[in-house]
Amino acid sequence: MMPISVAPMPAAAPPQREAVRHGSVNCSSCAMRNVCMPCGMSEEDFARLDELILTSRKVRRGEVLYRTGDPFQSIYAIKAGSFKTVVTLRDGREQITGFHIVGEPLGMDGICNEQHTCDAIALEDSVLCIIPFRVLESLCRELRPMQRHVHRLMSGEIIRESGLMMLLGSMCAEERVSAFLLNISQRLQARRFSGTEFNLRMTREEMGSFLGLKLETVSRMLSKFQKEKLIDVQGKLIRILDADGLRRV
Amino acid sequence: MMPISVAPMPAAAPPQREAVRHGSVNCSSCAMRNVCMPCGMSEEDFARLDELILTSRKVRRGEVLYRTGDPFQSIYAIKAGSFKTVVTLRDGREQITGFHIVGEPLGMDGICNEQHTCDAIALEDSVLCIIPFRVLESLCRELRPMQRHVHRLMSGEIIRESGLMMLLGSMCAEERVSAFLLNISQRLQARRFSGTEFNLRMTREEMGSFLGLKLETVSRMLSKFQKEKLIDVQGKLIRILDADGLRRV
DNA sequence: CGCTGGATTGACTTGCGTCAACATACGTGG
DNA sequence: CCACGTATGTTGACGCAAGTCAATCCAGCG
Repeated sequence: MMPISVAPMPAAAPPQREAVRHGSVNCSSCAMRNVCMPCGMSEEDFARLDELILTSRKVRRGEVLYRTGDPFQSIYAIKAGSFKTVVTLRDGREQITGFHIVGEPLGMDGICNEQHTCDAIALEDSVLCIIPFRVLESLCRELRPMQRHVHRLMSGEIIRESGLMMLLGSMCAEERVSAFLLNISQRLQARRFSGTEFNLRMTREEMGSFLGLKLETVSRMLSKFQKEKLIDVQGKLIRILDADGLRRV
Repeated sequence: MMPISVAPMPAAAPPQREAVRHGSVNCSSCAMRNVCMPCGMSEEDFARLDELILTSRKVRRGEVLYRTGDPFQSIYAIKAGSFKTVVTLRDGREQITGFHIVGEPLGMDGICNEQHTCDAIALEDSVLCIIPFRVLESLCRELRPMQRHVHRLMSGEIIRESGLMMLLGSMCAEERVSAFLLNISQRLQARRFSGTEFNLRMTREEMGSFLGLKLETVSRMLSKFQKEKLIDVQGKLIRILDADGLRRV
């Protein structure tokens, strides 16, 4: 795996495979601005921001963004594509702790110990904004809306995970799969994508790992929902036919 | 186990039911100062802190500190005692998402939406420091070590939960119970309590809810570990006889 | 066009849940 | 301080949801 280059390159720098810096990477004109940035910021504040968040990075499908133990330097905002985060036990067993889609933050696990506690791997070719955390911290001390936004992002992650614990701790296989589909649907919708028809970027095995189920069980539940006319499944393409029915499962 | 008295009561202070404010509640002289506060703060910084964090609160066993939906105003530091946090599903099923002991923070789930997303209930008579979040935010914008500390606390919570997901998603009953015991042991030890002999404040059912198991299963696993001479169980009193053995489970 | 990784489906197994009986600890009021 | 009633905890017998194993199907890609 490549180390992540974060520091802005001087103007004369040759083109790089990894992090790139150019004028088009800025927040004030980003399509994701509203999902990514706090409201209550003036144009002036945005100008400040553009000076600080300078690099973006492409990650190809299957490529590792960061690994457990990597020194923590930046958090990331997913501009395009999607990722999975994976935790590994000593004995080699691994579990996916999250799928992360466009507009969502990534990497906040690293803040606590200055190093990452999971692996982040692209599920498809993706693009990220790299936000150097030290810079972000300074910014938070100057701009109150930014401070609040960062706190919300972190707290949001805490809530997301406790919802997951609920799922893993007290739902049966059928409920887990339906909750998963509804969750993906709702997050896509929040990002103005279709919430009724979407492509799952992960395999059945990855879904299973995330949901605490075996891939066969995931597959059986999807077939079951299809038989019940709640969804339409064509491999990775899912169409939700009866969201309420799914919710009632 | 005796409740741990942390702040001395001034002789003349009238007894209070809820939040109390008096000079003796301060961070610079608190026994938990090192677990609770960032290092790198000057005595001067601590003096600032003492002005801002003014109140403590007693909560009796079984009493609710905050409930799902309550407006979020403060985070808490547990000075003495312990708490459980509980998430409830629409249909009434509930799951315990955490046990929180002396020296640990509580309430950060509320930051995201300005309201709490779980119930926090005392497992025994407990004492908390109340830290008004708006005040803490200001403080973070002024004191860099404090800012970093708060970020670490939040990130620590994210990591804690992803460990839990690992447990719930990929461990069998036996492993869950042993991981739980080792985790409690390690946290007590970090707070300078005995890590080899301790009183569980929660019931088997509560343990089960947390671990995604039924109370009977928890009980069976504890009996099994006792038979294997890994632990000694006397109701809620646990003595760890062979921590390495437990780790190997 | 055939190979490979992923998905589906069926048959069988098993770990944990369920139900039930009994034991023990705990708190409250006499 | 004791007695009783209720909470909580333990243990056993049995059932079922999900795991395991295996055969087959399918799609994407070189």
